[in-house]
Amino acid sequence: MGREIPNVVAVRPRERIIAAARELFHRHGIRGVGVDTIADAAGTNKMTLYRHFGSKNELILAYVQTIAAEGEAMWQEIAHDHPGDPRAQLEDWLERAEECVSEDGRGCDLANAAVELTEDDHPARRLIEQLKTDHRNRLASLCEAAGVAQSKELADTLTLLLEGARVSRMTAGRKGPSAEFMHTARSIIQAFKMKPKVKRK
Amino acid sequence: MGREIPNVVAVRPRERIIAAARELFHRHGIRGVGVDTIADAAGTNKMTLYRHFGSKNELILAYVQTIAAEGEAMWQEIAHDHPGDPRAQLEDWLERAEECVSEDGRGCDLANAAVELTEDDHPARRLIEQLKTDHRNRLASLCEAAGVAQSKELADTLTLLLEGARVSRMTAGRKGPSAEFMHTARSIIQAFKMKPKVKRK
DNA sequence: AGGGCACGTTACCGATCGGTAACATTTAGG
DNA sequence: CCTAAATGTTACCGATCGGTAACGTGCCCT
Repeated sequence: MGREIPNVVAVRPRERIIAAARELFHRHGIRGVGVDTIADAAGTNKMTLYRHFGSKNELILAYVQTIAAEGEAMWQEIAHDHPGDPRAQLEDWLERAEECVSEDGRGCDLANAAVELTEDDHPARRLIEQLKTDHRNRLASLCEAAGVAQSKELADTLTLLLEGARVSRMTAGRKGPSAEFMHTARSIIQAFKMKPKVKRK
Repeated sequence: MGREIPNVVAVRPRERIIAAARELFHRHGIRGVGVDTIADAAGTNKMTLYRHFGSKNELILAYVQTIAAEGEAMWQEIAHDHPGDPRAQLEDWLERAEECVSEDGRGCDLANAAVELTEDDHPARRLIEQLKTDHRNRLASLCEAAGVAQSKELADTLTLLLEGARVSRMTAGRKGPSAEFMHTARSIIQAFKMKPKVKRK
């Protein structure tokens, strides 16, 4: 009696550590959390942490990779939930974006990591750059598939709006400019759909 | 010969410390720089630093206040350089915004500070929120004076674009979505001027 | 000339940081 | 059941952190 549930769905320390790091890094920042705190929150100890991740930097990298995997999963879901319907996919993306903006006001974990990881040769920084570029390209592809002529321009505009809304939500609060994100984004998408072929200077 | 220039334009330690902190916080982040490093960079010592600022938090607050003062000076310059010409003032703001976006890719110091100061009762955080709100209101006033009907909406959109461009410049690089900031902002301003009175549902 | 006052110097404090060694304990698998 | 791998425990390391005490030194003002 009282025995631990066996190993069937055992969550290994590695995953608990990453989950704990995810939570703590998000709330207190990367440099604001020590490895001891992470190990404690993960229900394990520092030694085990260092057996899975050789250094804090490696853990940070794994943290960013985890976020990347979730982003990848998001795109898969979007494609799977609206097969062959890029306009519905774009709408889905928009709603998820709005959720990102209004959730907890701590901003984008990737952007925040870039703020804190000031050594520009940090491996996590390069990964972040690639992830942000990937997101941009995917969004542009989606816009193009949705029949927008200036798909790249629209994707960049939406990217700036989303990125700005998340940081503005953090700095200016819930009632700041980020409150207008959804409405603004929709208006701009509409504007791009209106003029499908305008030649730029 | 070789004597120090007397006291006429002497830069007191306090100002040198703030200047050093500004530089170092910007480059390496607030939590990435210790008070010893700041004192050294300011050509003084830790004891003098603590005689002027009771704690690192107070120095951080002074750092944010310095940024605030520069922002205030910027608005004064804009008004002074184009008296009674709000459209030229808006154009001036735009050019300065573009400069912010493309300068060094370390993003906005205020936003970065908000990322690192995770204690939500930190005095600097409240100041940052007020500064961002002030900027929003000033930009809205400018838009209104420039004859834009939906001045608040335009100001919020421009705010999101600028904030997003600065963070995107940091995460996605110079050739990322932030490269389109200027063009996008101009297009949107134009769009708002076109339809001066559209009633929203 | 002299007396404050701002500043510099040195040394120190406890706390916490990232990281490691040695050893005990649990768990999984044949 | 027995072995081997994974995990837990404790203690420790040097470095750095924010912050302070005590004491010297230089400078400006009256």
